[in-house]
Amino acid sequence: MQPKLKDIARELGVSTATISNVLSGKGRVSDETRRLVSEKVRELGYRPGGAGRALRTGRSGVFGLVLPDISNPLFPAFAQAIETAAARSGYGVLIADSHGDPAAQTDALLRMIQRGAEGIVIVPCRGTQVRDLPLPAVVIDSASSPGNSVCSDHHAGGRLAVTHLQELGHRRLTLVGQSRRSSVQSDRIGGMLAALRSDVRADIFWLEDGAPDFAALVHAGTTAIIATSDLHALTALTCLQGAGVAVPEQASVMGFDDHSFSARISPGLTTLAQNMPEIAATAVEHLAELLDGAPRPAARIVPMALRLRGSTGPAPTDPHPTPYQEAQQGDVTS
Amino acid sequence: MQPKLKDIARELGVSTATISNVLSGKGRVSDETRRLVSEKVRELGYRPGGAGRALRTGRSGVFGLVLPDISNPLFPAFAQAIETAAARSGYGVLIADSHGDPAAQTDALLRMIQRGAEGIVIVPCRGTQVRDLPLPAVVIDSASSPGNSVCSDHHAGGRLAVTHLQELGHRRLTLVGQSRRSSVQSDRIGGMLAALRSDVRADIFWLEDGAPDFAALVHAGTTAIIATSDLHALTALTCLQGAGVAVPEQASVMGFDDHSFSARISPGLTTLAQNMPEIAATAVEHLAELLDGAPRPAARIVPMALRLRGSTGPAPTDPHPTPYQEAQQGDVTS
DNA sequence: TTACGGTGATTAAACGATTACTCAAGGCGA
DNA sequence: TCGCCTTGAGTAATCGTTTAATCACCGTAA
Repeated sequence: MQPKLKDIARELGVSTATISNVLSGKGRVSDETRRLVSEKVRELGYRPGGAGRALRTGRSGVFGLVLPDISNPLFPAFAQAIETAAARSGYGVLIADSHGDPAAQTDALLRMIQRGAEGIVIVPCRGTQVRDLPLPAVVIDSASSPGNSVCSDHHAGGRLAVTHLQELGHRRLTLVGQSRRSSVQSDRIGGMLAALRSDVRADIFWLEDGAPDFAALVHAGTTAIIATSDLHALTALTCLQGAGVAVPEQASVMGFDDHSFSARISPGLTTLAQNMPEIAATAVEHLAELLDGAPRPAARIVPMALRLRGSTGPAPTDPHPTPYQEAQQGDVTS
Repeated sequence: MQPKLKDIARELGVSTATISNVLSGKGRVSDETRRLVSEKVRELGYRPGGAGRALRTGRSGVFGLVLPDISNPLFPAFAQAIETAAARSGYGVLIADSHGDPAAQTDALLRMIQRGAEGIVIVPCRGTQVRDLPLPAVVIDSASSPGNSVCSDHHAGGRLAVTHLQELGHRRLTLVGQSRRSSVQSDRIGGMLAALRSDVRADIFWLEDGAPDFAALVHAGTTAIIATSDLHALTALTCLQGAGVAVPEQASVMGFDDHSFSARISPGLTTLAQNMPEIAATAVEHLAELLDGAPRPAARIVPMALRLRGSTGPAPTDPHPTPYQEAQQGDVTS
């Protein structure tokens, strides 16, 4: 069994209050006693038990991490970053999965409160707003969603993506999103459109409406595909490769988030990475401030970084433009 | 602020003991009082606070989940399954990442103990053995590693993979692993070799020794590649596609673990999936038993399931065997 | 000699829930 | 009528830690 304050006190013939004082640096204790106590604490490997402390101080040293879908492939990096940042600040992390269900999300929050979580870091379900929480909370969503505390600059990421392709000479882009309701994806697409030069055309596809035939799109004139997620970029990439379309020679492909596989495929996937350590550190930092009674810190927007890999390259100099393509291009530039 | 036992007691003019008795169903309480209390509890939305309960009963209702690498792409499904199973049993889950470092693993364990975790589910660092833990623990590793409590039948998974390809007519396989030190990967490779028919040849590559040129392997006669992870299978698949090798027409590719992307690529990746919900449920169940003082339950081996997708198909009937290939095949069948 | 201030450490209360023990009241049989 | 058992509920201790309040002691100045 773990040693208690009482055990140390008994062995040293002092009171538990003195031990506590030494450990916390408060109160008045002689140097000699301080030394003796420290030594004994080390010797027995004493660590204050969380239950007693939490009960007395109301601080459990734990916060909750509520996610809409742990199985999202982006989550590992995120959870790891949060856990690391939390551990650095001396906090433990309690996880919960809301399965994208607002009711489950609420339930998870209640359970965390019951477990004594001091605060929570929450990535809200798509479409739900988090507010009036009975607990200090840090919300990680997108810059455009109200209540957001920290997030990547998805809009700038979108701009970076389009700019990158435009500089490579691409003039016909296909943008692929999953769901219109996702504010993150909307921000990214919005950024892409904002960076679009007037002589560049972009078509948008939402996968919730059905999957496009990527090879056909390329044959119809698209030279680059940007997906709002590496997962969908990967789908596009493998579809193209399977159909005999060379990447990046005939078409470039880009994604978002730099998933674990993105660097491991051939060609490597050019993507816009979120700075997870930075976001997590900021989230934990903000939470710590809130717990110390500070006012809600201003929302923080963390830049995204372009990870240049092999899936993007110069736009092909089409040797045989079809009449169809010419007509389309005429539409745009007119 | 959340209501306390005292608040309810005061409002009803009874003692806190009675409330507690009603909530726990113990002790003697009249039906009338029971009704009144239940009603008030619902009305105020009272939930017993974890700190006080943990202190008194020694049970926090929380256990730890210690992983060697949260960012492993297999983790999301696993964490989700554990969290779901735990929530079903009324437990919370505290996570920690050992970053593959045995020292950090030990440290994480100490922190969990300090936080009051009742037990832990641990996926040990590669090469480390977990034992003599000061806490009830469930170890998820591989069947061949001592101390293991639950795991997938990696060996049978390997056998299934090879059998599948053999039935499709493949006679030259390439097996790809990452690290010899991983007992999971060793088990899988071991299973593959065990299922090998005498007229089938298999070459093993370990990626820790360097990455092979998959296209060259196919040109040299290999008709199927089995990787011990979907991540490496994906690398192989995209390399082949990029080099103009048609999958599965010219070569089949298989992986393990059914990662999130495996169903989203083209062709879909045939893979052997772990039954994460089952493993997680068993782990949590075993842990619950241990916490109830039961003796350590027998280790449980959960079957793996073949997920048939487009990346595997009949072995190509090579119309133009090169002399080199004939020589190689001669070697094998002789 | 007395009063006082500083030092070092103890005492005891508090946090919230659980639970063994006690207690009062009423019913019932002897 | 007395004693005993049952019922329903309250009392108080306990878990481990923190912390405000208190106390004993000693040196020093009045």
